[in-house]
Order: sequence, then structure tokens, then C-alpha cells
Amino acid sequence: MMAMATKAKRAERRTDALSRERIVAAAIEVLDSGGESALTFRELAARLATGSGAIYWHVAGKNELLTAATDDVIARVMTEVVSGAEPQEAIRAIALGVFDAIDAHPWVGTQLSREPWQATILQILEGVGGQLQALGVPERAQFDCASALVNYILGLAGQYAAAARLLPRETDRSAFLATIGARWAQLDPAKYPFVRQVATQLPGHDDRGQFLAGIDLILTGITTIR
Amino acid sequence: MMAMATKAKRAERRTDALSRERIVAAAIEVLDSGGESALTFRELAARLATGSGAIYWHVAGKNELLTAATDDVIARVMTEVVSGAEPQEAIRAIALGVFDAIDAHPWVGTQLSREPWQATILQILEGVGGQLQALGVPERAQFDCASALVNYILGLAGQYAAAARLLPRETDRSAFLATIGARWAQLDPAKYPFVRQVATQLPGHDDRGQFLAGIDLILTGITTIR
DNA sequence: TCGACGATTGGAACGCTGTTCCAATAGAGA
DNA sequence: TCTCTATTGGAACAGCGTTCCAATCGTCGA
Repeated sequence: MMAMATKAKRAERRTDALSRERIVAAAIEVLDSGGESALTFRELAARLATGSGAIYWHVAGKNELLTAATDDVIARVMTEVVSGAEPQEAIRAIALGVFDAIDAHPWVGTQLSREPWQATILQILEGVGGQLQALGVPERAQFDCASALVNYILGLAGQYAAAARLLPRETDRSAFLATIGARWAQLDPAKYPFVRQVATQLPGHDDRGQFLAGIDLILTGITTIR
Repeated sequence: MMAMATKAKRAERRTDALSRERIVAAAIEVLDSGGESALTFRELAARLATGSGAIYWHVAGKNELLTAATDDVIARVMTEVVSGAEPQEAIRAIALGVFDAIDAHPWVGTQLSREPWQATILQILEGVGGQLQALGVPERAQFDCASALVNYILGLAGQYAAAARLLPRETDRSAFLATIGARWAQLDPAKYPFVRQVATQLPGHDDRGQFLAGIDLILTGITTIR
């Protein structure tokens, strides 16, 4: 609240002064280059050439910092996706936007899937919900449909981020999928017939395409409601 | 590997001896009563009247312990749900089983949404996939359909767990939803028209019903494929 | 122009964590 | 009975988020 009162002054300060924006930007850099475990207040302080205490003057704690960083990334996605296309196409664009953001910043996936219904997710919910209205979904069903789409997106967010977490940074994705497929193929055939069958499709598998297929599946279900 | 060689002996030991099972059971107790943050090796050691070092002889680390605990809960769900009902009904039963497990043990939701495609999730994937085959879904679409259902379930798992994390244990769910609804109602009407509209439905909202509605939505989409 | 005062900084210190290490023990087989 | 190894308990370590506080910087009133 004091920060608000002196916001005007801060602009006049030397350019290397700390600020919430600079801290969030640095956090995103650290997360992108070193993964989720690389973000510590000590690392952040070193990169910003300051002490950890100074950071706490601008940011409440690590949780708020992660939330702000996630919000930053997703907000960019949602503003880039304001295309005036068909509602179904717009929903696909939102979903793919989030997917690609998580692909570029896996830590966003982790964060999305552990955030309670907060600002970031509300942006996605709003974007999806608005398009559902445009699609002519009856009002009583709108919440359920939007919730289904958002939950699906968040579920994939968590899984994708989990995979990125145990994926050595240099390995490429197709080699990784082949490894997983090989592991699945060794499961007990009596207990895991379906998984073993699916394992054969895993090398060369198109995550993005499958993600979109799921969205289309839900959209198909939605259009039967009207 | 040494543990395997002496497994026969261990059964003859005093009943209060440590064992992987006893440790996992204690971990589940701690998680259920105190939430995710309550599970520490010190708390566990105290409850088992031993030292933290002894625990490490049976369990590789905290990650493995959490994975084992989650697997324990979900395996119970999956075996209880072997009903020979209609495929659609069986899928609903699996989904609701997982939902209720997360409702009873919110930490399971967190864990599911951050586990990479590991044993626990494979159990769910297998259960769902098997029913999709029984439903007559064409083979080429089975993976996409199963993935859609599982990702949806996991997405909700994360959100539900996130809500439980910030919910004071005594507060009941309807009061919590009312609080969230009130917060949403204060959002900028220009930017969040949909969320604000939905906020009015939030008090008295039926999570479980909405979850099932989402499952049905996806199932409807799936049945249009054949 | 200067002093004073509050906004801002940097880094030491605290309490907690997961994990490692190791001396002590206990119970089965020689 | 003796030995030897599987098992135990707890001290020690490194690192984390967070708190605390003395030092500084910049602005504004006198």
C-alpha cells in the first residue's frame, strides 16, 4: 500500500532499481533456463545483484512470484488469441495457445495445475466461456462445458510439465517417448493389455495433435447439447 | 535387492519392525490428518518411534514415498470398481472412484497431477482404455479417447487438491464456494462477464455432478466416432 | 543548502527441510 | 556361544524460504 503511494517517484529512480516487473522477468528467465528447481531467492538475488531481503520488499513470497510469472505468460497468450474467428476455432486457438506456452515454459504447466481457481485460470475460463456463449450453448450448460474444457487443458498441463521435469534437457521428445513406450511394453500383458497396445503407437506420437483431438472430442459433445 | 533376499526372515521379526508397508501406511495417516505439508521424515520417524535414517533403509526418498502412498489409494479404487456393468457406466464408476478418493485424500490429487506417466496413472489409463475397447471405439481412436478422459480426470484432480490446500480444514465446502463466488463477483465486468455470470451459480454448486457432466460430455463425443 | 526522515537495500541469521553418514544393536546361522 | 550382517536411531550437512535489521539513498521541508 505504501508502494502505491510512491509509485510516481519510482519511475524517476535509476534504471537498475528493483521493481516487481524486473523481479518477475528475472524469475521467468531463471525458470526457463534452469527449470522449476532453479528458482531460489538466492539465485534471484545473485542475478539481480541484490540481497534476498530486498526482493521481499517488492514481492510477498515465492508463491506470489510463481503466480505472477505464470500470469505473465498466460496473459500474453490470451491477448494474442483475440482472433474474431468462429467460436470453435477460437476455442481451439486458446487451447493450443496454452499448450504451446507450456511447451515453451514447462514450469507454467506445473503452476497451472496446482493453482487454486485464481486469476490466471480465470483468464482461460473467461476466454473459453465467452466462446461457448457465442457458440449458442444453453446458459444452464455453459458452466459445465467450460469447466470440462478448462479441466482437460489443466490436466494435460500437469502431465506435460511432469514429463518435462524428468526429461533431461538435451534429450529430444521422440527419444523420450520411445523410452516410455519400451517401459510400457514390459508391463504384465495380463494386467495391462490396453497400455501395451498403445505403447506401440508411442514412438513418433504427436502430443499436440492428441491434445487437439481431445478438445475436439469435448467440443463434439458440447454441440450435441443445444 | 538385499531386502528381497531376506524377505523371508523379516516376517519372523518382532511385529513392530519397520517395513515398507508400515511406513507407507503411516505416511498416508499423516497426509490424511495434516495435509501435504505435514509429511516430513521427522514427523514420520516420531510416529514410527524411530529415526529418519531407518526409514531410508526401506524407502528411497520422499518422492518414492508419495508415489507409493498414491498408488496404494488408487489401486484400492481400481480393484473396487471391477463391476461388470455397461462400458459407459464402468467409465463413470472409475471416474467417480478417483474423484471420491481425491475428495477423501486431497493430497492424492496433487500427486496425480504432478506424476509423470507412471504406474498409478497407468492403472487409470488401463481401466478406461479397456472399457473403450468394450464400447467398440475404433482402434485408431482409442488412445486419443482414453487420453482425453484421463487428462480431464487429472485436471480436476489438481484443481480439487489445490482448493483443499487453501481451505481451512474446518470450513465446509459450501461456505468456501460462496467465498470464491463473492470474489469472482468483484471482478471487472468488462473483462470477466462470463466468470461473473457463473459466479452466481457457485454457492451450492455440485462439484461431483459437474465432474460427471464433463465425463458424459466426453463420452458423448466419443460415441459419435464409431 | 542542508539536515532529517522514510523508502529501499543487502546480507546475516533462523528454523525448517530432505538426505547422508555412521556408530550401535540385534538376531540368525556357524 | 560367537560372529557377522541386516537393521536401527539420531547426529550432522547443505540448502531452502523467510525474517530481521543496520546501512544507505533520495527527496522534501526548513
